[in-house]
Amino acid sequence: MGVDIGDLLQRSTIEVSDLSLDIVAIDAFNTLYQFLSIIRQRDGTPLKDSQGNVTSHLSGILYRMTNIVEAGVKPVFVFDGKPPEWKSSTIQKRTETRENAKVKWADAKEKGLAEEAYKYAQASSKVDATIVEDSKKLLTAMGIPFVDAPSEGEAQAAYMVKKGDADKIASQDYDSLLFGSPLVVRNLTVSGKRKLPKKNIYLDVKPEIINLKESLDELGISHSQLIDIALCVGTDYNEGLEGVGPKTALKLIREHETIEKVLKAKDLEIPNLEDIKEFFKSPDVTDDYSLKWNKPDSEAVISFLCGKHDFSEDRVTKALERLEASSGSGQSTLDKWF
DNA sequence: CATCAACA
DNA sequence: TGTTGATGG
Repeated sequence: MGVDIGDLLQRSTIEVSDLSLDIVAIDAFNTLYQFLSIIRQRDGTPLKDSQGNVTSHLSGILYRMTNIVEAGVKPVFVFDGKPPEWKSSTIQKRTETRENAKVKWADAKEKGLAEEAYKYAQASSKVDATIVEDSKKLLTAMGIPFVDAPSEGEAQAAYMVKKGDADKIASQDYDSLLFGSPLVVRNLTVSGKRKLPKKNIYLDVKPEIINLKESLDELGISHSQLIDIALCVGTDYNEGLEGVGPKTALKLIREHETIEKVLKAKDLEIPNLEDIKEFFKSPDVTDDYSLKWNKPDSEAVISFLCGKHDFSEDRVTKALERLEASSGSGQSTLDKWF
């Protein structure tokens, strides 16, 4: 998923508290997928309510958002709209991989291969319409705004950062940088202590920030050339050149300056190349949004999570108290929050 | 991912 | 106070 150019970029580790008072545009699809694949029981089954509805994403939103809001972050979720047509083969491929994983999950479970089963269970995760709808409902009740992008969420989020309506984008993908976001935070929604499998070692996964301009300066390339590098490696919209990884791509673009010249020299083609480049540079975005953070509607959260999805009222109430305390009501963050 | 209780 | 393993829904 996304583009594999991370090794080329300048990344620096930060603390969540370094994002205090920042408006962070969260790549909703990316984050929800992360929650769905990670928040699972040991056998790989996601959290579910008594009716069988998946609730892993709701757990993730409630607790993780409470924690980052408590650290002073003002999150806004940005949801995907209609993907561009050149994404259809990638989408189809993902569907196939997912269906495949479901079969392998069942197979591994039957054979008692726990580790394999877990891996394929994770790969079976899907952010479907219900997941999106439930997430929006919970966010609204928690007082956290969201934006519906006309096209790709990361493109909309990048636009919001460039416009000054948000400070940074949170996503595990690097696509936001191709869409021109000056700052991208990774590991914001997956940070914490992670146990290394089979070993007695705990790894501290901390958020890291990528500065687009610094990365470009360090590499000595333009933004357009970074897009060209990504196109060589492969994006959600094209396959990439055979045997070309980030390092080779950088070399090729340094040598030939543009992807057009690379392709000419190698007598290769990338379908829809001009359209895709244009899309990265000026994607379809909207100004039709308003960012307003409200105090949580505790009753709504409780009736939705506890009444409808079997969450423990004790736990939800505790999270709500923390959320309410940090989102205003006498705290020092009051005027910044509203 | 998170919380929680049990323990050193 | 911090680590650990089980559980959450």
